[in-house]
Amino acid sequence: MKLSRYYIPTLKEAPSEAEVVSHKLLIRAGMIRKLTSGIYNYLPLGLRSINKVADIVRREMDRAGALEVLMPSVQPADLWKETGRWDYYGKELLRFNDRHGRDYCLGPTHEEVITDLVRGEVRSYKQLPLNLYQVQTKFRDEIRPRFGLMRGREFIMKDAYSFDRDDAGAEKSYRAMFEAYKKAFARIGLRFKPVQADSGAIGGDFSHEFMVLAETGEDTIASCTACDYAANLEKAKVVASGDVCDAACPELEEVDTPNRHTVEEVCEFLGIAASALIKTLLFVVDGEPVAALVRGDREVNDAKLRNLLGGNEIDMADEATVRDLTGAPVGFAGPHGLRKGVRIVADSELQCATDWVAGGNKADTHVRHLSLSRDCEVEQYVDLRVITETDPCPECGAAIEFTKGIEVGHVFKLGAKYSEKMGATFLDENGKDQVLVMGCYGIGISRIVASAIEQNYDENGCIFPPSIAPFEVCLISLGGKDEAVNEKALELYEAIQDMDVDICYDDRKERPGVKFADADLIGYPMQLVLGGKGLKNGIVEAKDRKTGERIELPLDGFAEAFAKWRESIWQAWGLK
RNA sequence: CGGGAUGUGGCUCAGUUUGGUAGAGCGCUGCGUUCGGGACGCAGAGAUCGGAGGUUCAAAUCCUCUCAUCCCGACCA
Repeated sequence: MKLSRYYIPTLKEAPSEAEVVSHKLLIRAGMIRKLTSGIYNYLPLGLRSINKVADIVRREMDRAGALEVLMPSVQPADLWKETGRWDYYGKELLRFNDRHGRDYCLGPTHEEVITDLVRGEVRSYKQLPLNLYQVQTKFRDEIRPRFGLMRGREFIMKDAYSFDRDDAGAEKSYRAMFEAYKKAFARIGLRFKPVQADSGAIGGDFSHEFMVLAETGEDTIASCTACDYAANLEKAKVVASGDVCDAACPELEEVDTPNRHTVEEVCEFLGIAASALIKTLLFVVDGEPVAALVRGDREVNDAKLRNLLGGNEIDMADEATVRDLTGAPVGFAGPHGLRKGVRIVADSELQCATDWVAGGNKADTHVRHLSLSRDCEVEQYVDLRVITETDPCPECGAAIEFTKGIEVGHVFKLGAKYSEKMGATFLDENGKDQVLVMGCYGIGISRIVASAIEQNYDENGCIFPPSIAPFEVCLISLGGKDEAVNEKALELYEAIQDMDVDICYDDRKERPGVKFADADLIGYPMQLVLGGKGLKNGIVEAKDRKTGERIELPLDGFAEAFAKWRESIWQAWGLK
């Protein structure tokens, strides 16, 4: 591609609305432009990168035996009503009506559509397993879109859905996808990590997120410094020491804590550490009141609580409910003396000690010398809290560290959640109806381009892995009016194209500085520079964008020298 | 949805406090000089100051309403 005929509107300054590096650079490099909040145009360069990512993903999906389809982005409400998600999904689902007033939505995901498609076609176990995928534009009406392509409302996603006859088959499909994802992300050239994620009601180790490691990531990963355990914060298990304290505890007594609502205020007032206090959080889980107890310096993990109680919806109790349950304003809830019928669950850690301070369920009052076993009716002690960096690895006991990541992929075993509700069944060998066992697997294609930049950039711009760069190589001619140089550059350009390498040739009538700056900004991993001096000395300069290292390639025998250099660049990226 | 902020040429921003009829840098067009890391000179084009209404002799500036965008929070397969 000759850049004199290309469209690359680069900018020296980024629009003020761009916050994160990938957003700024994608705009400055002329790869995207915003149309409206969370919705972007992909310009030629940006689209090239996206297509490269999608192609790699496609190839790995195909290798894993998945078949590409394309489903509509507009979906009828009827399907969503079948699974109950029309009501459950909330405002993130963009709904609208057609001219007849019928309800439709823009697809944020395609479980309903694919299940509908399959239930109409798959009749026999002989047709299984089946894995269908698509690369498609999704729409989720995010409350707060931000960070450019990182969290847009409209985005490009690869989503795959597997159908198996039983759990064993579904597990196999799951593993195949897991492996395909690892290969795809490795081929793209990302530093990533699969981490365990919360799988909700399905349970087991059947949900993994693939995280690109980057400081600007929105998610926190708890990973082991010794073994390969890694999980997101929702999922990360906290292992209890198992100690049960049976030390004697003095009589329970009330203490006045006027106007002290928060853990911090109470601890300061009573002169105790937060770890000596029990924090009592009231939730409403599927309409039922529950008190969750953790140490004052810990956080309750909502996902763990929801999974424990098998609930769907979990909310913090509102002020009126708190008054009703405790007989006190917010800030004085405790496990002792709650209204009857409130279930009490406690974090395992609370068994390791006694003689606690807790809320008194009375205005401006706390209690001390509280013994959970003596004074309260705790239903069970379980892992309820969010892991911290001082907790040990649940697998091997070594130290845990927190890192930031960007979620770019998710594999999830769905089980019969959709197939059952939508009646997607097949006949087994015995002629009996069986429900299909499903899995779903997503990759955020457009988000990957952003995360690749988050992971690789410097003060001059993007640094793309060669696998997904808009162009692998940029050839810059510094010939100006020197036709001998331009002719030679054109010759090199043709030669490289003959090698089937993805190259662009900057033949624009620009000063050298402009071409260099644009090339660095866009982040082609390889730059070739041919100038008058070089031509005279029989060399072309080759620059590695990542390291900044420059070497000279001979014009005589250029093809071989270039091929070798190119290979070394790919290798340095850990690719090919 | 709560809190905060901002809308002035394609981009970054000044001007708003104290009303007097719109400015800079970058970018863009033409000509010339330059040409190995975002050149320089000269000449240009380009803005109903987010929108509507109001106050005033006069509004980018003051008032009311409205729309949009961004940030923080809550929410979230």
